[in-house]
Amino acid sequence: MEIEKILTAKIADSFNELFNEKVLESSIKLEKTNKDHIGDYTFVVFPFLRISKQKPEETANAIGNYIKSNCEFISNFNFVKGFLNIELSDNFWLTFLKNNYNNSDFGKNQVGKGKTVMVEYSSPNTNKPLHLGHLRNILLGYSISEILKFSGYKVVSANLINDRGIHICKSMHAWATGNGETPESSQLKGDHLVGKYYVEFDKTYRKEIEELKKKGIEDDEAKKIAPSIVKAQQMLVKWEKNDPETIALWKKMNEWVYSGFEQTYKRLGVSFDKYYYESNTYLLGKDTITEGLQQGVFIKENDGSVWIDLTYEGLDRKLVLRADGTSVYITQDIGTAQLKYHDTKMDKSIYVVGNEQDYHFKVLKLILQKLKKPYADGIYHLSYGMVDLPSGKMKSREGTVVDADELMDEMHNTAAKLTGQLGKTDGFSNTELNNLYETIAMGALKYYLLKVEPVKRMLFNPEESIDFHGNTGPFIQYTFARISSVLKNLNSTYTVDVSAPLHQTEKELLRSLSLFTHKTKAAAQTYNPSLIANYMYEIAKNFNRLYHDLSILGEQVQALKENRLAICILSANVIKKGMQLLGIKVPERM
RNA sequence: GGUCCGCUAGCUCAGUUGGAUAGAGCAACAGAUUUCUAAUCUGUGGGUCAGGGGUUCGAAUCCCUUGCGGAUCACCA
Repeated sequence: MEIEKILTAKIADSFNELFNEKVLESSIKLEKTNKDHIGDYTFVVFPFLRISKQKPEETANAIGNYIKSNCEFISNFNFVKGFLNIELSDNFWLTFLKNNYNNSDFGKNQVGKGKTVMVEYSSPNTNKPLHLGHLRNILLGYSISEILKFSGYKVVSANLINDRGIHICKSMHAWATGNGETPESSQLKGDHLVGKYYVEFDKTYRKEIEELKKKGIEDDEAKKIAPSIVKAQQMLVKWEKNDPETIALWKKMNEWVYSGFEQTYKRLGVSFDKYYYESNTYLLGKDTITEGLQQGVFIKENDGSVWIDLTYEGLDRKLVLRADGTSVYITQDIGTAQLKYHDTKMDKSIYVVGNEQDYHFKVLKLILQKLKKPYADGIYHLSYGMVDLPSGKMKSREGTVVDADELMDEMHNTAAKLTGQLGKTDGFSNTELNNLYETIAMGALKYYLLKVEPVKRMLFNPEESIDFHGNTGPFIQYTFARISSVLKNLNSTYTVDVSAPLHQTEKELLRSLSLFTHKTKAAAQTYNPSLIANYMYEIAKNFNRLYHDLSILGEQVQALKENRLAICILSANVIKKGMQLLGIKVPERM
């Protein structure tokens, strides 16, 4: 923010004037004043005592005096030991308010100006419906996309669908041995129907393994020769040979899954600019391997397999092509990275993928760097921790996986119940009520998953997630509704009077609001939506304190009232925009 | 075994590039509403920032080390 630059410049001047020594502005650091002290910014003088050759108190006092008489924005200063607390004038804060309360671009930053970024997220398998873990991925991916857009990037979102391989053949085989039910005949969402057959496959398969073991066959062997898995593998071979019947079944079941996913995406409010399918990309990358062999980046073994040696980088030797010439996972990703660059020419490429693939992405980036690909340095793995339940890890085998669609329904019902109890929705139509419940439910769920820093493993506590008090989405939504309620009957035009006095709670709220640009910038630079989420909470809390302490519409002094209304408008704008960056809607009434 | 990540109040989490007496929410207890929405606000209690060492005016934050939890190191994806 500009004021910080002004202050650091003044402080640098003061060293020159008072102690006759030049100090780099970049070495002067300002921080927020601790709440137990009076002031807005604090300058710590300890590192500069060598220059002043005075005691901390004397140094702070001298600098304070100098900058106060040389900067109109500073109304006062105080110091405790080496901490120089600088107090900005009410006029400064009101000028800030005046300049920004009606500025719809407030909070934007320029870190991505002129650059393009691709954000890959969701990236599901087509054999089962989405669960809680996918939700964290999708919400993170969507939110970081919004944050990057707000930071000046051109954002291209991408979904790389894993639509081929043994997992989908398992569902296909199980379905083929069933009675031919469809989403229509079963009234099941397509992804759930396919998921049902995936589970069914697994049941049969395990039963077969048990039976084989009873006959004295070893576990490893049983897993290989069980009839189901053999059939599924045969199906995969047929698929790879383009067998028309198999392809038709594969297409049919995948379509079911896609229409199911689309419903879930729509409900979550996300969509993608590009879809990539592994069935189209799984053969890519081999050319790049040949290229790398010529460059000497890869090594070919006698059996024909191709490797890269990353031991110098502290990693291992990694296979990039099998002896029979077929691809492995990383080969595909090398090819897909090339394809993405061909399509989008992006400066940065973000992969929202769980932290179990940290190693994989480290290797991928390293390989592409060694191949001197222009897009290699722009690769960033937005890694996130697993979502645990109070009972421990989610395990599909034990049926403890939290289904995304069911979870959203439960949240919706809870929102409806609680909203009904509060009885503030007179005059709402049924449609409006349903929209409101959905807004609150999604707000609660999204906020709950986004407020935790991505790198951290997190706990999903069902009871806590439907609590709408405290640090929650609905709390912030409620704050917005309160502001809307104050602003709804405004008709007169009004202005900000920059010479009026400010109440302490107003000043504190303004100070928080002034940080919005900082926060969006930091969130974009560190790919971290939780910074925005926690900031939203800070704003809401500060506003609620003001709302409680001061009357807005009842304020008798016209200038104070108008200033306060402008604060409401700015608060509402920041909340609405910030929540939008998280993919959360805010209601005017709730 | 190698590598990576995490560890902050009973529980869930914040804590900008190192700064003053480490903060919120939930839970517990005590209060506040003739008023612009009480899904709110105020207060009380609650801590060896996993342990130890180092760097320095100053460390939850940086470095080393130990412990605990998790992940990963496949001719799987």
